[in-house]
Amino acid sequence: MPIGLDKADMQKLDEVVATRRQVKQGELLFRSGEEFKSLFAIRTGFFKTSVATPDGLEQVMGFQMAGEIIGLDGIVTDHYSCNAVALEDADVCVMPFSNVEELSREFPVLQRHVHKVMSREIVRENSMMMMIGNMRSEERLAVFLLNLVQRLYARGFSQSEIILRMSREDIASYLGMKLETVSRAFTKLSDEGVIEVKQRYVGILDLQALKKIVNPRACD
Amino acid sequence: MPIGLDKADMQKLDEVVATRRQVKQGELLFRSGEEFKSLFAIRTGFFKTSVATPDGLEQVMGFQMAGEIIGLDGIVTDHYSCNAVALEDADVCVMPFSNVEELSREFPVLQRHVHKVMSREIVRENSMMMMIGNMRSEERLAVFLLNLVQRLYARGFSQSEIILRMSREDIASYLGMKLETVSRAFTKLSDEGVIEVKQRYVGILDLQALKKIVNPRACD
DNA sequence: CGAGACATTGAGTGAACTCAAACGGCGTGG
DNA sequence: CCACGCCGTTTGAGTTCACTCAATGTCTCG
Repeated sequence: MPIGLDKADMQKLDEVVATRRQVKQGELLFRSGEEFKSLFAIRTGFFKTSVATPDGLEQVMGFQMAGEIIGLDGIVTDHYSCNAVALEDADVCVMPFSNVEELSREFPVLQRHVHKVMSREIVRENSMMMMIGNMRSEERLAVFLLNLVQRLYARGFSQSEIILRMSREDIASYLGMKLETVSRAFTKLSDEGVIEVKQRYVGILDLQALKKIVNPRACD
Repeated sequence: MPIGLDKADMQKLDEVVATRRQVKQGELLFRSGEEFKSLFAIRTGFFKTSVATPDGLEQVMGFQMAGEIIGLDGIVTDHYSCNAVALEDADVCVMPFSNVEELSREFPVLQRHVHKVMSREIVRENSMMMMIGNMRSEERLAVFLLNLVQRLYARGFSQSEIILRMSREDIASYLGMKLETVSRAFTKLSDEGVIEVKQRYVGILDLQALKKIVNPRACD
């Protein structure tokens, strides 16, 4: 969280995140339509957010891990617009939004932080739209894996190994494709020697090659 | 903008939006990478926001009209992440973000408003992702037209007629398809008697039918 | 009136979809 | 401890929708 505050201030901020909540795997943190009261900061665990499509299917909006904030979608209508389900046992900080707003007024650094978190989500979704609109199935999967491994790496996990917490169907929904297509894309990347797949384990064998799939020229 | 403030307060708020800026058709309001200083509230005119894809193409992120706010994407990195170009002569309020934040601290109602605007953008993009991921070309076009006509109607324009300010290519990019496919989708809807198309003029002939295309069951 | 940009239409291809079957791990109960 | 059944995943075959490439049509503006 934001830094550069003295001890007394820090204590005040701690009050915002005083409450904790445990969510067991498979349980909902909040559901679509439920009244919005709080944002949640994930301490541990892994979440999936999704909405029901008009025709009764599920559309996955995102996957969230430790350090990320969920519930931002609820602000605009005072009701959450999506479901948040724990894909593994999780522990979250409950941050009543009224507290967040109140303290934001008092601490510009917190205010700025909140704004950045929301802006980041907007930009993230921008790039998702770009990806789904323009990329082919393997490219999407490559982007997905790169993003995941990068976020995990930033949290101290391996740079080259992933244990997926979500099903192929979840991935498919998230990436705008069908589960069979996801499976085929995994197989293809595996056949090419870029990754190694065994069920939900994914090993990155050739990071450069994976990046090259996403952006053929300028493979930084 | 937010209401429920006395006269003196209103004056203070007016200071935020004191500066105006004219943008001629085809001109950029801001460009990707440029330093972020302000949000912009559109007074009149019509904008398109877009980013360049790695392979040099343009991905349209959205279309904005009077009363809407652009520039939110710039907060997170202090640099705009997209280009904003005027599709018709426009007039915007320049709102220096530092002023917005400062006054947000003073006026909770403004603070709440800012948060809602950002949250709305997040939810909007959620539904865009859902649409691009799940719908077929005609459905996407139907959603696009319904959304556009609804926003225009809310601003006092016709409920059944649209003059498109963007090209087929822009629409295609926005909806995650190719311009030829957009054209064919227009033709198809036209052949079905649902809409009437003459270049950039679109007349809605059968609103119910259009809604039904988006959501076959429960055509409210 | 002509040039250029934008839009439509056509034909053929290809990527992702649907439907269907086989496979594999994992947990449960015999 | 092994057999069974279930669920998630993989693989296969055939189809469809949107894409590419190309030509034609139409509007706008100098």
